[in-house]
Amino acid sequence: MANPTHAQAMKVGELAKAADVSAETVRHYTRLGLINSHQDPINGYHFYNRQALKHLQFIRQAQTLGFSLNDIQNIIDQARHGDSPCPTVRDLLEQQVPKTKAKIAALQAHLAKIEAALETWQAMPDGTPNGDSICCLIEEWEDVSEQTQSHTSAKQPTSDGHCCGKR
Amino acid sequence: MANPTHAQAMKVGELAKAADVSAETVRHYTRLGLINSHQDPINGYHFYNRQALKHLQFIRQAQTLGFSLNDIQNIIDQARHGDSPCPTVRDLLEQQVPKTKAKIAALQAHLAKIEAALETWQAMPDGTPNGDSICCLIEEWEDVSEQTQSHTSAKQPTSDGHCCGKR
DNA sequence: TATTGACCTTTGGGTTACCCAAAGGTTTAA
DNA sequence: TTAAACCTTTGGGTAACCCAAAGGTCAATA
Repeated sequence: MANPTHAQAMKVGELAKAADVSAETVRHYTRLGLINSHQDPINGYHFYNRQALKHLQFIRQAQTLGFSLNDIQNIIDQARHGDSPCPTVRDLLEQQVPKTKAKIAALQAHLAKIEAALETWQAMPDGTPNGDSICCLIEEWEDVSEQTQSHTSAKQPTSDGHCCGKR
Repeated sequence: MANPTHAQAMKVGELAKAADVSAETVRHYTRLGLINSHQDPINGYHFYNRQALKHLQFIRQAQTLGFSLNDIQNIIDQARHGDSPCPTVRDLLEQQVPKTKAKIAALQAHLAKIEAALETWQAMPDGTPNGDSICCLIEEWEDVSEQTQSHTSAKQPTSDGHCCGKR
């Protein structure tokens, strides 16, 4: 066997299990330099210590807060230079607020559209596609996204009324 | 010049402009077989007709409803076989509802976490990273996601109170 | 007519955060 | 000893495009 001098040396699989991520994920982070490993010169195995586990957990936590690996990279680099990454963290978090709100608003508008559509179409017979029209459900949609309104509406299908209905 | 026999033959750029998408997007859809083009055998130029424009608009509409290009591919294929894609469209839309709701809930929980964190940390001094800790802001986070609660809370930073604060 | 600029083509690489398969070496327990 | 369970690297795939390069084509102008 090789010589992992440190008591808490873990192999990829062990570290992965300890942090509840896949071994591939650990390798990915290692490749990106987000976590450090000591590589055995004989068999090429990577060994990770307790600090690596901490870093890995840090990464996962940061991800749940919406940080990208790139963000996290910057944060870790700052910490490695001995600087406090906290101001950066705070900045990035603040930037998340409007972004997240916008995403929520977009999804809510989206959901309203979908629900309105399903309701409108519920009682209508199916249409047969011709060369031009694939599904009037979609084609005759009125797109009102990008507006922060609580209600959006779908156009009624064509008055000859042949479109997506119950099966 | 080549011979686009059809009156409404458009080149990529023209089609792209007509549908307000990039020429690259048009090429992408063409490669995927989502829209048809007639290719001039002499100069290799692609030409699109009015139907292609309709399809392109259809695709964009469908995308705003949350359909993937794969979904759209299936819908278009059904229509090409002369079948009504409407039941499929309705099914897919119905599947979107719970998914979208889940996304919204997740983002709302996320936002609550962020806002709670920013509030908690506002008055605290920055911490300096040591070997283990990068930023206690993140490390000492209590992850309560996946719970559909309206309020989530962040752990207080360590009692010796050195962490991310105002700049 | 020659040239210029705006257009077109294909190929191939980049984005994000991984997952997966292949081909092969290592370790460990029976 | 042998087989299972691990490890390695390389390279390709995901979604929906964007971008650059290298080169051909077209339309208008000088």
